[in-house]
Amino acid sequence: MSDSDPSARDAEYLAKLQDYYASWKSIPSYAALCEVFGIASKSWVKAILDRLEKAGFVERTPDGMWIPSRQFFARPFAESAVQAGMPVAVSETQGDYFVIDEMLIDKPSTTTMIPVKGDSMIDAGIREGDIAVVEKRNLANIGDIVVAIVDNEFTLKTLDKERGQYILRPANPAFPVIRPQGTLEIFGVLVGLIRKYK
Amino acid sequence: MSDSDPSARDAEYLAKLQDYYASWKSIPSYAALCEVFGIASKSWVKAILDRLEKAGFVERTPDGMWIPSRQFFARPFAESAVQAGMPVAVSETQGDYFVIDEMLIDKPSTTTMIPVKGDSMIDAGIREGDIAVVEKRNLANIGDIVVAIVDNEFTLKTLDKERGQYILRPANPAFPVIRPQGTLEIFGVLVGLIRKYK
DNA sequence: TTGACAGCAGAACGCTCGTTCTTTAGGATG
DNA sequence: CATCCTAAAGAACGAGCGTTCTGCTGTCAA
Repeated sequence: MSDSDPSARDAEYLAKLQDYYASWKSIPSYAALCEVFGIASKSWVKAILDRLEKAGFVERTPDGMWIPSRQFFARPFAESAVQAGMPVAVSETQGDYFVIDEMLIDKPSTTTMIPVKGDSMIDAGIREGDIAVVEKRNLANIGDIVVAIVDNEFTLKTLDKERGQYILRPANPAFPVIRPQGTLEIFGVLVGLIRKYK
Repeated sequence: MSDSDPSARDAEYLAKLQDYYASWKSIPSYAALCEVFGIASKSWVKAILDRLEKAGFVERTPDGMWIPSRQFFARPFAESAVQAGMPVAVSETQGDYFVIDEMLIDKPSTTTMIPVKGDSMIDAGIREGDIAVVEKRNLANIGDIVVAIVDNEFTLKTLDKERGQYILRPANPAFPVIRPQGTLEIFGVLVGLIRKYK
C-alpha cells in the first residue's frame, strides 16, 4: 500500500493532520502544527513530517512547501469491502480521493458541467439527465466523446473520421451520423460523467 | 452567489490559482504566486488575493495563511443542456455553481464508493469501471438500485418484488434474475454514479 | 494638459519560518 | 548498572516571507 507503513504514533499524527487539512484545506506552519499535534518542538514536527513523507502521505513542492499526496486522501472503505468478499481488488481503489471533484477535474478553470439531454448516446451509457463533465478545448482525438457545435447547437457525440472527413457518431442506431460540411467546431471533450439517483 | 463578482482580470487570476491548487493542493507563497500569475510584484499579488477574498473565493486562517473557501471549489454549471440550441459559449452564461461532492453525497459518514465490475446493469447505463456512490443502509424501496450481498459477494441490481418475494433484477437480458432464498441482505442503495473518461 | 486612477514594479523591513544542533527523560536491553 | 534507542524539548540562526510604501507607467475624462 505504501512505501513503508507509518507507526501507530505516526498514524495518529497523520490522522490529526488529515483532520486539520479537512477543515482548513492547507498544511500549516511547523509552529501551528505543534498545536495540532499537541507537542512543543518544531524539530519533532519536522521529524514527523519527514517520516510521513517517506511513508508517502505528504510531499513537497519544488519550493519546499509541504503538500498532501494522493495517499493522504485515500479512504479506508476497504474494510467493508474485504469482509464481504468484494470481487474488486482493494488496491485499485486505494489511491482514489473520496472527494470526487479531485478525481474528475484536472483543470478547474476550463472544466464545465453540462446536463445531458436526449438519448443519442444511450449505448455509451450516457442518459438524459446525466451531467457531463467537459474540458473546454478545441482539439480532440478520434474516439473521444466531444461536445461539438453543430448549427448553433451543442451536441454530444463520438468523434470519428470517415474518408478523411471528421464525423460525429451517435451511440444510438436511431440517430443519424452527423457529417458537418466545412469545419467542425469542437467546444470540449467529455472527461467525466455524473449521475444522481432519486 | 458571491459578495461581489470578480472583475474579468481577477477571474483570470482566480482560474490560474484554481489550476495551481488543483495540482498542488495548497496555495503557495506570494513569491511563487508571482510566477503563477505571471506578474513580478508581490504587493500586487497581495492586492489580488485581497480582492479575491472580498469576492469570497479565498479566506485566511487565524494565523494569516491563505486558504480556499467553499466557493473556490464550485464548478460552473451550464444552464442549457447539451442539445438545446445555444449559440452563446457556456462560460458566458450565468449558470449555477455547485460543488460535486455536496451534490452527490448527502451523508458522508454512511456513503461509500464502489467500483463497478461486470456489465449486468448495462441497460441502466451502468458500465464496468464506473464508480457507484452507495449510501449504506439496509432498507430500500422497490425500484431502487441496490448493492446486495449474495453468496458473500457484492452485487448491484434493481430491487423488485415478485409474488411477495424480493428479487434482484439485472439490467441485462444475458443475466438471470436473482431470487434469494431466505432473507435478502442489502448493503446499501445506489445514490450516484461517477465515470471518468480516458 | 492636467489630473485622477488603475495596474503594476521595486525596495525596505521586521518578523516568522524552517532547519540544524544540542540536550534530556524514560524505557528497553544486556 | 551501563548503554542504547526512542520521543521529545529547546535554542540559535539565517533565509525568506508577508507587509507597507513609494514610484512608474498608460489611459481616459474633464
